Amino acid sequence: MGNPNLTYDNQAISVDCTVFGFDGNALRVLLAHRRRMLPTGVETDDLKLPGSLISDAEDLQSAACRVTRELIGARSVYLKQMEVFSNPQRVQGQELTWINTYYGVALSRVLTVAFFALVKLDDKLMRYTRRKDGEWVELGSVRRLALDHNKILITAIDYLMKLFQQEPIAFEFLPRKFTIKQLQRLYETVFDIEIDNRNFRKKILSLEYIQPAGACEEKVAHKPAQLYAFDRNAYKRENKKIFKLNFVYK
Amino acid sequence: MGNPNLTYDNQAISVDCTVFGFDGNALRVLLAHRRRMLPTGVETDDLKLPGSLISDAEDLQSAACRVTRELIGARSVYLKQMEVFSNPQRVQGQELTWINTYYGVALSRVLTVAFFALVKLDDKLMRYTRRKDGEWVELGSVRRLALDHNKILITAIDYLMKLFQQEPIAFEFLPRKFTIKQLQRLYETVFDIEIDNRNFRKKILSLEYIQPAGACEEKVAHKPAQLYAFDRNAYKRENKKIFKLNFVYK
DNA sequence: ACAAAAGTGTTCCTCTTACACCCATGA
DNA sequence: TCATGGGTGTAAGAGGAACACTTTTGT
Repeated sequence: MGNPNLTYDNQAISVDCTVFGFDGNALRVLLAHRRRMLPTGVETDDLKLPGSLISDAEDLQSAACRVTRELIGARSVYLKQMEVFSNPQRVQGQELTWINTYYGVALSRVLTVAFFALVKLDDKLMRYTRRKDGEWVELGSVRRLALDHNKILITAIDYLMKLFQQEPIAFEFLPRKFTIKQLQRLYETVFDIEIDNRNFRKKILSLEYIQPAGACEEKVAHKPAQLYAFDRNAYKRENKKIFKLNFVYK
Repeated sequence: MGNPNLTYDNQAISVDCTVFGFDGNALRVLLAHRRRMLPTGVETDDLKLPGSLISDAEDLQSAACRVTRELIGARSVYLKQMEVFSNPQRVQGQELTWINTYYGVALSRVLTVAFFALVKLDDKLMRYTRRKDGEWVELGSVRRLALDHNKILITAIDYLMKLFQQEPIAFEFLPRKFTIKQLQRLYETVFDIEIDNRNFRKKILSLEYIQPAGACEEKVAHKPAQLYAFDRNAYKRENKKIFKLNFVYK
């Protein structure tokens, strides 16, 4: 028999997605409006990460996908579970009232599973999101968000930098065909560093999984750059061979 | 108003902990017995990862800690959230009946947050766990576990190897003072490789955060080895300096 | 012709790898 | 004295880092 001192009622699980995009110069995060009436009768509008309670029939991945697609349409998204925020007091008072009203439930507690997401951000997507009442806000310009979403965002930014060094997620930000310079600028932006272009090219060109796409930029006011593409299969092959341990082995 | 087609009832959250230990030769995982009566009236006993539903008042970390300490006592544990298993069908039929009976609840679905844990395994802990009816099973000898716990275990093993390359978790397995050989054997076990001892020593001795503990092994039937200790502060300092990116930067 | 970004090589240095023998201790 | 693991050095190669100028295109 389970511990009789513990009770297990009125909990629910939500997902909240931190969706990142790269506009060529800066990282942006996808935010949604939360418009509501305060008890005082005043209308307010603050921003939040896109999220939702999960329903009985769906798993977390589906819920996160559903929530994200409401603001970006049927595009492909890189989506990954990050961390569960489970402090019993993370949502309380007015914030809890809002959730209970919004979903028509009577919860005393909401845990949220934070998702980490990446999309290829372009002008078309920017316009789509605008029509759906979403915002793509530059990371440097994010102000106070609803609930504990600033905390989630900070966690996601850390996670982004870590993951960037371990997995080839850079290509989730860029169009299928990209220039080496675009890739370099992405690295420079994510880590807030400057990279020597000669060394960067040398490194990139030495990677078997980044291959010339046999085309060039067009309509640019300078020498057009060669386009490259990421080959996921080649990457997997490469990665199996090179088991990158810092230590020596036979 | 939330999507009226979705319902949000009868969900609960559990934690399941994959606790690893190193006995000097092999990795072992901590398992608990699940003894119960089948509907046919037959008594069965299978093994599971230690776990529990979370109660209203606790966060996930506390729940995971509570569950683990039931089998290892008040020792320090390295505990980290890993992944949520959220398939709506992950627990059903007899398995779901068992949970509802055991906890005295009426759930239609249980999500579980899988935790990853490491402890310093020694003879004393081995005996303690045995008294609490737990088992330390070698990774190679784990058979079919209850629920979806084999899947969780596999995820945890992958996670262990990944984390091992990124964070200094090796020292969570070893006593405060350890020999370089112990550390080497741990690496060899985790990655199932052989390491050249000269190169390994050279590498380890070059790390500023592994320092001589000013003592030697005792009562061994060979030349006693120097003991070393991990200095977490030195590690943090070192890690801030060396921002290890594969690419070049200024 | 000029502005803007693409593209290119070399040197130095650090870290990784491969490899074999003597040493100190307890039994 | 023997069995057991502890402890040591060197040379070759690969990859990272620092550094400045020419080329190609559109306007």
